[in-house]
Amino acid sequence: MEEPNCQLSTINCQLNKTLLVILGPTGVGKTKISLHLAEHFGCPIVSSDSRQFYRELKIGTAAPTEAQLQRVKHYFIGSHSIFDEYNAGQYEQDTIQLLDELFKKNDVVMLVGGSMMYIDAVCNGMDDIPTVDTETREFWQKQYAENGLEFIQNELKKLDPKHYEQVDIQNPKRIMHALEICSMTGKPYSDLRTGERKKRNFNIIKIGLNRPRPELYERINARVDVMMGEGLLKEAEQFYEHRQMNTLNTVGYKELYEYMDGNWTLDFAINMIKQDSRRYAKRQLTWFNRDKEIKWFVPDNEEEVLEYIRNIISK
RNA sequence: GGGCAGUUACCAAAGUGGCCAACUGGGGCUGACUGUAACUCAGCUGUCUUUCGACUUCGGAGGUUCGAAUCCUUCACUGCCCA
Repeated sequence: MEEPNCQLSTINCQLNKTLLVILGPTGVGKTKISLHLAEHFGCPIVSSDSRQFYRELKIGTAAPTEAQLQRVKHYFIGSHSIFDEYNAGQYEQDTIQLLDELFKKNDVVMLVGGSMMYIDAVCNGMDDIPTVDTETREFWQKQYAENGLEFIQNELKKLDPKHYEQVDIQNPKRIMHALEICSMTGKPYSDLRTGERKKRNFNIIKIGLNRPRPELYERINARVDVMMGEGLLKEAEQFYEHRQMNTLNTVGYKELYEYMDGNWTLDFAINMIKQDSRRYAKRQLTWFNRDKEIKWFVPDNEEEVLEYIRNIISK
């Protein structure tokens, strides 16, 4: 009755393999519990944190420390430079390939992080859409900057009326991306969007971590102060001249650049980091709440989490 | 003690007789989001109601008026200035 997850290739069938996804909002305490779980299962950790990829952004992304990295084998922590081009599509490919390797030796592999779309990319896959080249990106950016939102809305209406009906028409980034794909492929973006969910050849257990909102916010606020104490300002300063780069359009950095540019006081910038982190946490929760496969826990109840996982795996 | 200014929703701040449940900003809440995603975007934010609508608000009390956040009296508190 159960449809095998891996009908494409029986050789690669890995039904006894499990990807343990640990997700939750920033600052909830994913790192701590995941290290314990990884040690318990003797499995490696694959990060799904789209900013901990960058080796230059250690403090501000609360990346695992050297000591923590010693304890458990991690992948995708500091694996890239902020000067690299990277995106969720590439991450999907890289991670699936990596998981294939890891599952040869491990029955359980953990995916830990809070980057919603990146987690989705691994669990459900993404459509086959080309990576946008620089010229195309700049072209549409220029169109938007010079002619405004209404103009690109109309362009989309012409090039992809179907998508025009579907996208958030107020959101310039979404419109521009659709236009980029239209002009790169010569086809409507909506033609490439299948909405299909890929079947993976491993089981997926999704563990969501959350706390009462006030507690979560307190932890976030406190962590920002810790980061400042650890030298976040200095870390950000090093890349001041590259502050326009997308990879530095990141909570914890962009606010400090406002300070360095003389627009904000340092205290104000620090408060904004806290606030932007809180907002990010909320957005993460909104996204995760849609996913009914997630089983939620309070991170302090490690035993409960462990028991839940054991129960599923032993079946 | 005297003079002046002020007290509006979680905060800041408009409104100075009817168009006011009250501009706006912040915060908060809710949501959208398949490649720049820690991005970007949207809605709500006095109470009750799904909507229509009903009800209670603009420091307290009293008054003027058909009608008050807006005018008057008084009390309380805050700020600045003079003592």
